[in-house]
Amino acid sequence: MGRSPCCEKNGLKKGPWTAEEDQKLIDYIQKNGYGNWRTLPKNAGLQRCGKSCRLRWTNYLRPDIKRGRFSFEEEETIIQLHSVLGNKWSAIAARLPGRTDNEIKNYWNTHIRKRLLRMGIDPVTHNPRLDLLDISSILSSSFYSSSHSNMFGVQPMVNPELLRLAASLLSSQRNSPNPNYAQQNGQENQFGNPHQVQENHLVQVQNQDHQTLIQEIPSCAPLSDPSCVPFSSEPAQLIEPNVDQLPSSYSHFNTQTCQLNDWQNNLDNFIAMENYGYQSNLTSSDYDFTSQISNLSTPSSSPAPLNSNSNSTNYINGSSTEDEREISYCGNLFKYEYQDILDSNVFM
DNA sequence: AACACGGCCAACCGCCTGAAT
DNA sequence: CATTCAGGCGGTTGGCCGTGT
Repeated sequence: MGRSPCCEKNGLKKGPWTAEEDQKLIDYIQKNGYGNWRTLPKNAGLQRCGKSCRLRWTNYLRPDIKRGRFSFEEEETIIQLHSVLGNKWSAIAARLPGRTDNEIKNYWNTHIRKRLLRMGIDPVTHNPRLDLLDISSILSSSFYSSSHSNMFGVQPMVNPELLRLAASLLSSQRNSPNPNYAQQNGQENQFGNPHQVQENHLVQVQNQDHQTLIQEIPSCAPLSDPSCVPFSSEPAQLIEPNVDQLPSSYSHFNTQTCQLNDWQNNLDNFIAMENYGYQSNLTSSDYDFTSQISNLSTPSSSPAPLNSNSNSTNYINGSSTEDEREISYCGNLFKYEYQDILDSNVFM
């Protein structure tokens, strides 16, 4: 009746693998392939249980594993996938070649989760933490502006559609496609088909205490409205666009400047811009470079006088990140360029 | 130098599902 | 059909290491 036990429970080694054990496992799999983990340890001369061997191989020894730091793109992909799939680490890993579910899970718990919390986002539901939100401040805030014409002074980083979208914030909680959120609220995903999830806006607001809050708001605008094209939180390959509703042309560059002392405060704004669908020249390293910015902020490194009519030649390019990305600044102003790529991003 | 503390991550634990018997 | 186990998965743990005091 039933199968025989895969291995003896006693006498098997546990704990960290030695280099010798690793080599035995590698040699055996290279020669015989993997599978049948039940008999593999014995055949390979390992005093390990098959399960331990499988984990060691899949999480560490596999030749196609990509080691090292997660790229910004990978990080964004993880966040987007998690917003749709929840803690389905294996499903997320399947869309990130070379990364294991264990590695992604660890990275989420040690990096991304904390970052989202700092941004005021609930890492489980991917919705703003309403306990931090003062929505009335959105409507009264001078932070809002519909124009980029004022090139100097602190610019609003909020999409002009924010006010209208913010009105739907409360309903967005009920309509969240996040399975975690639906589960928490005892609801089914109203979209049924997992490939047809609702698209969300991630927008950033400031409250009266100048606290930065990020909000996820479901799109309420038709795609035919070029001023409000939704940014998808779904991986691009899952989107099935309605070509007939594609905006014809909607791509341009914008330039953003801010006062030097507000750079750090505005960094989160830039992150929010990216989340909203803007492509920036920031990389993952930029999120941790406040100390480098501080160095640039010293008088010796910002010698140029402020010139409100400066063109690019009047700006000093500060190599402010480890990967040689440059951010322009002039006097006490930083210039930040971002490209609106909504037309190519939504239906990629 | 010594210690405490926290971050990180490899590995384990326990549960679930489907297949084998 | 019942039982048993392999494989897969997500959650958790424990030890290593870097940093601060």
